[in-house]
Amino acid sequence: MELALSLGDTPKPFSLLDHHTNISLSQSQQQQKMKDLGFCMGLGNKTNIQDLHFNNNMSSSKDKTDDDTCKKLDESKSSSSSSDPSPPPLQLDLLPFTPVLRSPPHSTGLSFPWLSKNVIVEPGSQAKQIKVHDVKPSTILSDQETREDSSPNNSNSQTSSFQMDFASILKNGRKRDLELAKTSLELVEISNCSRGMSDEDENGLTRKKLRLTKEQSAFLEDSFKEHSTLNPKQKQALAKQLNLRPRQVEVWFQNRRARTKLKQTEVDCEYLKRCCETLTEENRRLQKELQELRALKTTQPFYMQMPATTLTMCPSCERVATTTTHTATVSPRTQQPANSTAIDTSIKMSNMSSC
DNA sequence: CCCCTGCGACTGGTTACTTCA
DNA sequence: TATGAAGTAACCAGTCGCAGG
Repeated sequence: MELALSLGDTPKPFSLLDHHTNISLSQSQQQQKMKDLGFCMGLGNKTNIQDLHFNNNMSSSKDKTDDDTCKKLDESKSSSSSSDPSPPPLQLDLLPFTPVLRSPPHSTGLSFPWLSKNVIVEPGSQAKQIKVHDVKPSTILSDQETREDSSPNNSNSQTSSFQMDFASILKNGRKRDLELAKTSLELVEISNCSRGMSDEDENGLTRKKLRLTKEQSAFLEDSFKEHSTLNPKQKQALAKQLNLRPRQVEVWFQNRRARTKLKQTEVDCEYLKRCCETLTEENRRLQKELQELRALKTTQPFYMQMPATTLTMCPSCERVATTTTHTATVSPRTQQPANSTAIDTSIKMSNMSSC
């Protein structure tokens, strides 16, 4: 037993709900005027739901996951028998045709747990009039998460995902969201067999802190060592293998990258700190040496008459030739060398073809 | 009981890419 | 066909808050 979803301005967009056969939304149907957006849910068995096929032309490279889902649905469709003698499914025309969705328990319409508090559809209202309020941030999943939470392990988040999709669809009326909501709806009724259900209690109000098991963490660590980033397929595979939601895998890798970067930053900082200490020590030594030289200058005033030493380096062989000249320059006013150093030592880069 | 740390999860911003008018 | 707006996904930096030591 699963759910089907349709958007459109016709009261019965699901032909299969009348004939148990084919739910095929043509492209023209998808491109209906969204301002008159309606929302229709079909409740039927899986065979019927798998007949639900959406022509999605928005096939960007990043939509492979969704495309895969569509493929799986198509495969299931082809493998399933069209002559399934299942009981007729139930169709719910929610908006704006039949305002059956009401949160108060005493209302005449049907109520859904995921909409009981946050989304109220008022009778006769248009889709735009749906009120979304008191939504805890933790219960609102991003579009991305909605997409990725379409794993079989995510029945709890699927509720939130559907909640988000529902509001999003009604707000934006996008074809993509149509398909996303379809996927979410399809997965809502899958049994809660994973730890993902422990994220929230039965009231759906609190989110328990999830701790990955050692095995999961180790597996993720190994995967991270192989590649620090994941493509959608890898993410899906990892999530399936670890019985986690793809969003959890993605978050884990994001946090892991952040921690790796932080650790690397700490290492770099430590290295730079040591370099700084070394340079400080070197600077201190050179300063001390300079002071000694200056002291030597004051105690030995005739030092400037010492011959200057000229170092000449051969650019080819880098040999340094030392020549002693008597070209030490002394300032006539200060009786000090023109430069601040006591010994005029220069390295001349010259052509020394003779060496 | 309080504090600290680790970490899962979320939010807002940025960027690259795709689609469409 | 070129182009800009809009949408989307992925990523990152920062932060929150829970759980365990």
